[in-house]
Amino acid sequence: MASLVDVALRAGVSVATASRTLNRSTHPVSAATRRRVEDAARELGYRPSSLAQALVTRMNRVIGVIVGDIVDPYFAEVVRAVEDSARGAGYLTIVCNADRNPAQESAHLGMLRNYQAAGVIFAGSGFAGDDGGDELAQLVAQATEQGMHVISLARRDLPVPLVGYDNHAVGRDLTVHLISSGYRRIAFVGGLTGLYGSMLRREGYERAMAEAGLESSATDDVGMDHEAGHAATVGMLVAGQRPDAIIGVNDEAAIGALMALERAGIEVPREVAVASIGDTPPARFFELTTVRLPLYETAAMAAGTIVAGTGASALASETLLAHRLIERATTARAGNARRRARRARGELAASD
Amino acid sequence: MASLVDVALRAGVSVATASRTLNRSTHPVSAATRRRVEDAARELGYRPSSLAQALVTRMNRVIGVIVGDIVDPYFAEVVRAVEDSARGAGYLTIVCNADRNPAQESAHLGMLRNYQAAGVIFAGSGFAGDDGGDELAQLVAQATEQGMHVISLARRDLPVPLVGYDNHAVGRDLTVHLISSGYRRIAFVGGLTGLYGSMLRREGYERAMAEAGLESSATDDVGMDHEAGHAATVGMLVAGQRPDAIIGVNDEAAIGALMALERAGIEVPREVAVASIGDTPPARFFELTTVRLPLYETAAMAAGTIVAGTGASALASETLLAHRLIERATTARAGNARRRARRARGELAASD
DNA sequence: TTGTAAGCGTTATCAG
DNA sequence: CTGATAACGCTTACAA
Repeated sequence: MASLVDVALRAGVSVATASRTLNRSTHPVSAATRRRVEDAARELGYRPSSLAQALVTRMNRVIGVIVGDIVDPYFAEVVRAVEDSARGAGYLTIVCNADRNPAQESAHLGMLRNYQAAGVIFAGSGFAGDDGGDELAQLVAQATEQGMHVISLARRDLPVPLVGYDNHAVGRDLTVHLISSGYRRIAFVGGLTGLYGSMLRREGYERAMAEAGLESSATDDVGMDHEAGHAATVGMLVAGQRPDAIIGVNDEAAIGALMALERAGIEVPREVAVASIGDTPPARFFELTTVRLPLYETAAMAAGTIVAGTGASALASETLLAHRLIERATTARAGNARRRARRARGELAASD
Repeated sequence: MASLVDVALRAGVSVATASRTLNRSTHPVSAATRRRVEDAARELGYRPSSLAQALVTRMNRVIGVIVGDIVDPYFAEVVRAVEDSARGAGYLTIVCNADRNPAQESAHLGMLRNYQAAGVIFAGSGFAGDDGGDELAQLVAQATEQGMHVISLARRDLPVPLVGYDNHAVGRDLTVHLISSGYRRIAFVGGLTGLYGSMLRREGYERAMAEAGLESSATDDVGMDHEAGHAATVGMLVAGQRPDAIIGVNDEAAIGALMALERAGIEVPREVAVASIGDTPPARFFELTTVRLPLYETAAMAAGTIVAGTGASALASETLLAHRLIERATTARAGNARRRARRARGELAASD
């Protein structure tokens, strides 16, 4: 591998000049020298060592993103957003699966710190009072002191700015919408006790129900996946409870509910409506009424401040971006039935 | 940030000794010294600089994985596998979205090379004779010479070993299975002309059809997503063609077909069966009969050889892992109907 | 068992 | 405009 000295040698200049030429440095370089150096670099197939650059400049153009599981479309979206922003600025994106385990997160943060990553983004919400949370918080504080920009996309017990959205309002808005659409026996399925995001969504739901004088019915702490929504729904059906609408804590739980309903021969939305939170790609194809979360936007914003070098300091302790309700076929409303029929005839794209 | 010299100073030893102590070096170190160094390191909160280590040892414990789009569950699964293997060996995983664009891939490979990544894994199949493919192949060759282990998970015009599966056999086996189940008018939906994986699957399908004396019906070059499968299916229906089974080029296309059928009021599998290729998580929840691809296994194997340091040299030019047919509810077979009913009653988990 | 010193490939400071 | 040279933080012969 040709190094800078090789280039300098071949061009007949000093390494300093070679360096100045090859970076778009402000330092002046004569046109003739510039050419010679650039030619030499090309001929030698010179590749600058990002390692050496990072070592000497004490800043590594790398962003770490710590997710629960990249296979979860929620996190995949976040990583995509981060990588898009990173790539645009010449940064690389390191992805870490922590499976919501603070010890794993600590381990990852440690490695990222060893690499002097420019920033680290925590994508998932943690468990309240989880084991290892204190150690993590301490590590984060150290990393921050050291100059690393660390940002969280979800509410956590961490001394870092948050770029996210209001989970409580999300749950509440969706519930209020269903109520105003005429639903009364609204159930909430899926969730994990202690997981901030999950808890807040449910609390928002309960708040809206209480304000409307309706009784809440949440099957909590069953999980965040299809299975969870499926099991919770089957449980209600077996117990003889028949809600007129079901809210899934996320798209996956709602899809689980949808499948359970379908398998039981219950028509959606005529007999039971279903709504979800997330609007990940699958939601579109299940035609789920859902709350679109500003996932991409929050992640891109977090990554943006990191590559801008302003990082956490440019951020308020909390930046909340807006969510938006999207009405689709799984809740009844004038027009839906007709829309479905037209789509089946191919007159509308599936996204309409 | 405390460096090794700080630790050495505080422990009253040389940096060499400090280094030897803190790495699990084979070099002998007295117990007393060891303690002193370890204490000093702990007290100072010493973090080894991975950058410096990589620079001097000329090897960076980092694996790059270049995917089409991390949001695609197919690629998410690959990245998860790579990261699992990497993490287990103390490696970091860099993910790059290239959107199947060779120029993007080249750019990413360049950055990874600058970082002296231990290895790079190409996850997606490329387009045959794509622009920029030559340049990419050249870059790959250089990277390999330089000692970087680069491996592909899909058939490509690249001078690297392949760890994958047999797409042609996948398409053929699935088709043969459907034929032997009694289906005759089998259509193939979704795909992209020139995309190796896509083409091979379709060719496998066509081969099986031809061997059975049946007529093929593929709507090619429409895409690999839900929309593609949906549009192709709607197209057939509108044209008055009614297959008795539909194969999706991947899970997403099959799900698109499924939705189109459902929206048209056509019952699956009674009127039209659906099968797919992939077995990504969504496939399970749509109860798709599918071919499970050894995605995780191939990616883990590729990553494994990289962290083992043997890399490409330990690999045959082609390593093909086995796929497996999984029968679910979207194709008719004795037992399926009854199974659905039992599941709805909650007697079976959704995964059964 | 420990220390010395020569790099690894850059950038940046300070003279020319 | 160009050139020495000292870092950056670490590993590793080679000595002691």
